[in-house]
Amino acid sequence: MLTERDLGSSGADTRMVGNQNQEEDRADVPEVVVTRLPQYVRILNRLLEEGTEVVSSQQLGAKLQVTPAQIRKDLSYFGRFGKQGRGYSVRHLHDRLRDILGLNSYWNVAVVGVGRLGRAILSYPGFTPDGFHLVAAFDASEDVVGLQVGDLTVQSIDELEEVVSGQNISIAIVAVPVSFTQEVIDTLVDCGVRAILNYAPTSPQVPEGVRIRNIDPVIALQSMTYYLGDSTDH
Amino acid sequence: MLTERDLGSSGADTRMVGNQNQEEDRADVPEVVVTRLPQYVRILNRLLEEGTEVVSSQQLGAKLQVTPAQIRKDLSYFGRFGKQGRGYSVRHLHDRLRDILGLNSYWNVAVVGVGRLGRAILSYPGFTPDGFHLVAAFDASEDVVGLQVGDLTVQSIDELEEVVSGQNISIAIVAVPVSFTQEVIDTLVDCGVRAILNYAPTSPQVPEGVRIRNIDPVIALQSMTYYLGDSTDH
DNA sequence: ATTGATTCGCAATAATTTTCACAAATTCCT
DNA sequence: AGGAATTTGTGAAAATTATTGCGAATCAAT
Repeated sequence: MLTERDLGSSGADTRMVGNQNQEEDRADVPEVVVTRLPQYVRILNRLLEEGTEVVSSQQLGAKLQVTPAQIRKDLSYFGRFGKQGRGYSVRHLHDRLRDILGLNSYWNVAVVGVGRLGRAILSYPGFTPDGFHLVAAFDASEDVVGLQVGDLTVQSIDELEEVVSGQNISIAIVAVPVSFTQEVIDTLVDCGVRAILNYAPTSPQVPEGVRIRNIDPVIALQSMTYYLGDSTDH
Repeated sequence: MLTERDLGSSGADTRMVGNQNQEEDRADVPEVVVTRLPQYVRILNRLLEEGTEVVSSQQLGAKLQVTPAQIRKDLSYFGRFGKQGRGYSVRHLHDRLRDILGLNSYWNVAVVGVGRLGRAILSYPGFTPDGFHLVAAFDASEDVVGLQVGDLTVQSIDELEEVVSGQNISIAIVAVPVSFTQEVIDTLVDCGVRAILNYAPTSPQVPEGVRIRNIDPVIALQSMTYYLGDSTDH
């Protein structure tokens, strides 16, 4: 049997201050660690599908080009999930990490900007299986408002405030032109959105407490060319 | 006049080992620094268009939510570009950073995988103005081979090795299903590709010396939900 | 010219993140 | 049952990255 309680939280970590027992204080977990967790979940999910029951930090690390020590350290921020001499129960670790990340919740997501890119996002089937449900789409252009995309009807951006505030929408995907991005994001934040996935090629400012991730292929390419040498034609 | 030589490389940095004078050894610049440079370039480009001639690390930092000290430090890896009491010449810094990143070169890019996503990438007008030229597109499906997308004709993946090795293609964009991603990337690397932009939701392995960046919106979302609390419905 | 206000570049310092190394727990094999 | 082989979790050390503090340079204004 592979259960987790066994030892309680004996080695009381000094970093924990006003911590409720079980789980690490959110603010005390380095953000880099949090960004690695979804990767772990993805690998664990694949192992689960393959029927693997147990995995070691060694094996996990090999699949992610990460040292085993780093994986163990990362996990140790949240508890003790492994068994010495054996490794981690794939199912158990998978489930716990999904809990920690909030992936067992149902997230309502609004999409703002239904141009070429926005349409691609709305039609992309990869969000839903992971608990992200696109529940509203907005655009400023009268040509697009009213259009049926995926299983949503595009609404006017004028309705954004009412709809986003009204429904429980805390995540938004923004795919509007650069010149409107900051103002759209400001509005979203005012309406209670606290996580933004931005596809516009700009780095918008968000207040403390709001998360933003930029999807920016051009920046990604530009940070690689540095390493490709510098003759003039490639 | 705002020229950069002035003082030579007086403060000889101990990290420089077999360094050719002017420029910092590629390997000695932290990768995080390199990933910030394109952001600087983007802001500088905007300032250039607005007609701003000089900018301080203070102002630059404000636009990027980065401390002025970090900007100065980042730039110091590559040389001395500023003028005390004044700041940086927007034009000059912009041009130098583009040089350093290799953005004044002409880069041939191959796209592998012309499904829904691949087509969107091929039609996206944002790569070309930055010196990235999509010069070949490949797909395994007979339904797609021969198709005209953007101004390219989709070729069979069987021709990939010949075409990529033959032309000067050192960058590839991969948008194939997860199950084929690793093998496609292995092939590309064999053909001399040294920078890969991967859109498949997986973290492929690449040998030392090859760069890869993953565009992965789901992972990005999943790393934000952690901070959104944990009630069950949102 | 001198003063005051900026601002860079850089060395030193601080903070963060990763890796190391090892005791304790567990399994496997004979 | 006992011994060898694994493997976790975690303090401590090492490495990396970011910040601070300040001398020297520059400019604007008197």
